[in-house]
Amino acid sequence: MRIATWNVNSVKTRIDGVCDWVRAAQPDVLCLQEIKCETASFPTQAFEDLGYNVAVHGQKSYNGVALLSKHPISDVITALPGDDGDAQARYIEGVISADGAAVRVASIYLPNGNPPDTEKYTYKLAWMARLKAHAAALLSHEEVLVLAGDYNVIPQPEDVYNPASWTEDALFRRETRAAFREIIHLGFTDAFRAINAAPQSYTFWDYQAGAWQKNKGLRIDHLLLSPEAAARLNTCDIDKSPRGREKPSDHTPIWAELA
DNA sequence: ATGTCGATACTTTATCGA
Repeated sequence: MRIATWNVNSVKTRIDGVCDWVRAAQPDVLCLQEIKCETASFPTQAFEDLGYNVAVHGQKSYNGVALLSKHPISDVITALPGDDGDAQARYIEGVISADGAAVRVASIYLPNGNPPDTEKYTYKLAWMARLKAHAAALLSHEEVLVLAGDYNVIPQPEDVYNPASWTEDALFRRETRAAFREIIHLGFTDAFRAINAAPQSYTFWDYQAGAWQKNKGLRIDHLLLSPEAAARLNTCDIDKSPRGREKPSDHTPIWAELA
């Protein structure tokens, strides 16, 4: 089963490019982030026409996540537990059932958190603590589980073009990386790093300052695998091609193949 | 040093978020 994740930075603006990629890559599951539309205005039909089931958690203007799946989606939850007052659409989870096997998949849009001296960063760390608690609860089920998405976390210095210039950024601060490691250390495997040790393997390039042309990128989109999922991991790779096309998202898809 | 993009609204440019 091929599971991909892609922050598309507005699904409506990007619909043609996203559909092109889906047709070519044929993921079984695609986790979308930053759809930037309300649930009711999500282009469901376009993806159903490509053979996908759709589960969406949207909001106006910002954020928004979705699951696309060739196989049935059940047991959908659209909020990260732990704060009933959190109105930001950043989490959707469902169970994908294919050929008698089940995979629980979450599409995650973790808060950016910049600037770090504001409540935005406090919210990011609180969100990560909630994610850790929920991830621990999910791990106790001993299922094939994939937590995929835009984590807005640069795990290691080799995951950013110039780490020295990012030490105070919310994506790379000591506290951010420590919170990410706490989640990993519950028992998750970073799918990409289990397969590929190459530095400068990026999933995001800023629109500004020719970042794409200069390969000044970040690795911030991740697939975290439960032990049961990691045992089935065959492949994980970043598909850079969409980033070089017309009207691209600033992120590009990353995908993993599970046996 | 600078450079971008998308959504929104008391819109035709400014503001926010990234």
